[in-house]
Amino acid sequence: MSHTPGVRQARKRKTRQALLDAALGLLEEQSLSSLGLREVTRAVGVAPTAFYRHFRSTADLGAALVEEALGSLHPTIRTIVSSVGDSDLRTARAVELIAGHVAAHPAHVRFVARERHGGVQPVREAIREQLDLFADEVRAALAKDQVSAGWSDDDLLMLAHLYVDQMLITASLFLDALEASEEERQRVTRAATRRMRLIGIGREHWLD
Amino acid sequence: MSHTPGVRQARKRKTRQALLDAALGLLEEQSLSSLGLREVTRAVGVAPTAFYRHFRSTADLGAALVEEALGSLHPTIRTIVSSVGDSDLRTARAVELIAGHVAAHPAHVRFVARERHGGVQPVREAIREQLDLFADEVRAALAKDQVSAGWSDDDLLMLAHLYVDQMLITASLFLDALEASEEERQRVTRAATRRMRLIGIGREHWLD
DNA sequence: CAGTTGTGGCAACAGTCGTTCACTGACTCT
DNA sequence: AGAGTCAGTGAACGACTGTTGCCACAACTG
Repeated sequence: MSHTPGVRQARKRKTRQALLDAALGLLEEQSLSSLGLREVTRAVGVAPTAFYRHFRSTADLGAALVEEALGSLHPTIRTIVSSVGDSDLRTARAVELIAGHVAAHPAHVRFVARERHGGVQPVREAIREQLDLFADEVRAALAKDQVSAGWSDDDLLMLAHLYVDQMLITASLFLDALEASEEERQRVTRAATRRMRLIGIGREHWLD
Repeated sequence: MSHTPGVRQARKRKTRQALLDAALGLLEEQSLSSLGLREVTRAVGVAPTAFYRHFRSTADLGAALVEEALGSLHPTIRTIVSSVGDSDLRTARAVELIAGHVAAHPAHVRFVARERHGGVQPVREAIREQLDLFADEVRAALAKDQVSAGWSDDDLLMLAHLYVDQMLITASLFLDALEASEEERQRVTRAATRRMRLIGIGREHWLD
């Protein structure tokens, strides 16, 4: 007890995080299915064998990256979806929040967009699970809105998935425009906002 | 002249097509960036060196696959978008056509969905170019529709991209449901149809 | 029928890869 | 303070990779 415990765990978590960060960096120019175990350890500066102390395989590392990229996103989703105000104002804030998240975590966004349909099945499934959770949270929030009065649960979930997919598409567009001019980024913002607005209009007239 | 010419070219095209087919098969369980040159030639049954007679690299092969998967799709796009009749009937036919295409060419669909955001930049760009062409064709068809009277060109292109993205998402959903039950496939059909319908409703009330 | 063209095969190059085993040495518990 | 735990090391394994130069031989040209 006099010995300060946790030094071990702290060091382990540190190199584990270093492996995750290095992998995320390497994945900017390739897919997970071509990411080599040695490649990652070389980038960190540890022996290849050290990798096994943290992950069973690169697919396992991919699953951890999914958790890191999407697991911490639930509060943000709730913020977007439970904001109050005019419909157009809400979509504008949503697009703005997405743009901010892409600017703050570009590698995470790239990873999810790339591996959502990527070549590693367990990772695809992990992403799908997280996105389904997002959709269900969006559905729950939509259900509380007065605009959704009279909607079936099926239709609510349909709209929720439509919104989630649209968030991902928007994020991907912002990612492509990250290194472009400010003008180009404004164009993306306007296009994404109009997309969202059209869906919102369709929502308002769904029960006609 | 007495010699029947073209035997050479025919053989070359044949092995080239065999390489493309083998690659497409191998890409069902991995991404293009991890596809090996030798892996493809081994699957076909030719020497690794023969690969260079047809492609400079696996990225070049990927570009050829984009052409094969999307280049021949333009007539289908035009069929979908220029069909006449009631709005709901048109979306129903569109979803049906997409389902048929996925059933007929599942590997092509998987390839495009996977490599659209994949790790090989030239292939990403080739896919983007083709999809932009699709969007412009859809935009042109939308412009001829009386519902689009008063729309700006910018908004038309926005809607066209929304439709194209929705086609891809729908195709990907059908792909996942390919080996599922008939019941599950019907669920996907209904969900995709309702998505399209909601966008159509948004379109009708866009200028309100 | 000669001469040219070009698809494909063979062998070899220097690397890279994932995985194993026994090992060190700093931290942790009793 | 002594025994035990365990993150990280180093060497070695067999297999695989992209790419090269050279050669064979069938198909085309005149």
